[in-house]
Amino acid sequence: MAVLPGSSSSLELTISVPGFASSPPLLPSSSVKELDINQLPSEEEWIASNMEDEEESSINGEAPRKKLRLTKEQSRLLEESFRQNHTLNPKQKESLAMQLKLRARQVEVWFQNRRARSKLKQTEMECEYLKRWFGSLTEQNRRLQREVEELRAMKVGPPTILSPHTSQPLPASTLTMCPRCERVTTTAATAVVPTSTTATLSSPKSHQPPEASS
DNA sequence: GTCCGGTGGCACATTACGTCA
DNA sequence: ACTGACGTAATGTGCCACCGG
Repeated sequence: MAVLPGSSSSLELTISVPGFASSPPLLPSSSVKELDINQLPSEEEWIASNMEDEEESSINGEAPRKKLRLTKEQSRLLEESFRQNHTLNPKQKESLAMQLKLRARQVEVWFQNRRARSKLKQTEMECEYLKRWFGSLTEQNRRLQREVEELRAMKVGPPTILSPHTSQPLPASTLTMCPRCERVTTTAATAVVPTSTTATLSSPKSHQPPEASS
């Protein structure tokens, strides 16, 4: 399956112990700076608030956790950069941060989260793809089972099939069942080599999994 | 060459904030 | 005004690779 990346086929289990990870203390909502996405702070304010955060955290170690929304332009540039490369080297990170007027750490975090979102989306797509494939195989299996039943029934009293060309009875080994149209057909290869018992089901394409939607 | 501690980067899980229906 | 769902920025933790002593 070329569609599926190798890494995604392995499952990793992680056990997290509740209460093990230290979490910051809950803060009263009044301590949170209100930010309206429609009234985004100016770039200067943005930077100032970021630096403010850094200072606060360095002073008492318990900085209020503020969440800043990225502007559309910042998001656009980050997305553009992500399309080119899913990881950044320190120089790229620094220059991108400078360009976006963000801290390098914020750019780094954005890329980490973006990679995680990307992977999640990919996993969901693969899940859908496998579901559809499973459905397709189930259906194919059902039809083949039915075909086997029909062939077994035919074996009890096989009707003589005459060649449409010569009107002569055809050997059983030259007959195959086309699962697509469910019609008995002759197979050229087996007709030439009567000893062959190869069963030609249909074109290989009908056995391929469904195309993964993008 | 090997060991060891420090450091940086990443994946992953989780938390918490902002927005919207 | 309130609330729950959702998206996502931010944080915490563990793992790994690399480097210098």
